[in-house]
Amino acid sequence: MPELPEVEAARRGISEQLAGKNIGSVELFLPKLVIAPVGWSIDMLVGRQIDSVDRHGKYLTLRFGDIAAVAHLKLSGQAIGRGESIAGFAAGHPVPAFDAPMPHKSTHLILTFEDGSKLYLTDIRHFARVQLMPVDEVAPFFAALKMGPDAISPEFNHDWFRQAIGRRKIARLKPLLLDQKFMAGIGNIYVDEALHHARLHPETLASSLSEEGIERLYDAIVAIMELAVPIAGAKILNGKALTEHGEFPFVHGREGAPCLTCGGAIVKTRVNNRGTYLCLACQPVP
DNA sequence: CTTTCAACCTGAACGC
DNA sequence: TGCGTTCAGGTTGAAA
Repeated sequence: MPELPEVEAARRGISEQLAGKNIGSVELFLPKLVIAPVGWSIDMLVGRQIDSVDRHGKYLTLRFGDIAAVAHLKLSGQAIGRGESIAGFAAGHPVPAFDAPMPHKSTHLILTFEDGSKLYLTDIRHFARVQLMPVDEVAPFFAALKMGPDAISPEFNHDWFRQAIGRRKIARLKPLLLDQKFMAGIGNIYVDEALHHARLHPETLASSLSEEGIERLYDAIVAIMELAVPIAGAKILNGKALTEHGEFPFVHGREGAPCLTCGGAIVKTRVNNRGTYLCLACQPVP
């Protein structure tokens, strides 16, 4: 899915366009999407409104009075808002197309607001989940996840990064950055982008980084997030980067294309069992 | 503790 | 055209 920039786009869309509207009806087409305490149902949201939408890493937390819904879009979830009275938004996995007629067969949840606007949750692979809980269980829920600082939060700063990278024993940079317990929000696209920007090979041992290397990596993560968040993230369709905003993404999904830094060919490998794109000239094997 | 790997699912691309 | 294989922006839990 949906990594931090895409989930943040969903958060903004819901917060700016749908929060504060009363929910008139709820339709759930994939029961396992919703995890709820015994005796609870997604229908309990009818008559309530979205009071707030928060994000930590790739998790979204919607509060409806004393009920919270914690959502994770996993690999292929998508949030779409439409309505006569709102601008509309689309965020998350780009399949089905953001402008596809709704609902379609991957539409699993629809919240219809009293003014007629709708929030659709779609997921072609059925991995996404929405977990209902009392609001006072939200904090313990996240505490149990032990997630590291969110990549665009104040807690993710240079001092923290320098110290944390020395503490963690996960050896290689790519698995480390993908570990949400280390830091939250980075996924397979943005880790490749950040490592390319920092000119570091994904299998570089974290313990081998110089002060300067740590700084370069931190700055790269910040730079990539600052680039991706305002444009609501990247689109990779069937393994190919769709560059709707300049040349971003620069390496992920661009196998065989010239590196925009040095002109060398971008190669695809596997690291940690994940498809990994890099430029071997800019990011030499350690 | 780290690392690997299967599992959870569907759909699209590719090769023959 | 049809069929088998492979891969996909994540997380979890088991096993090495």
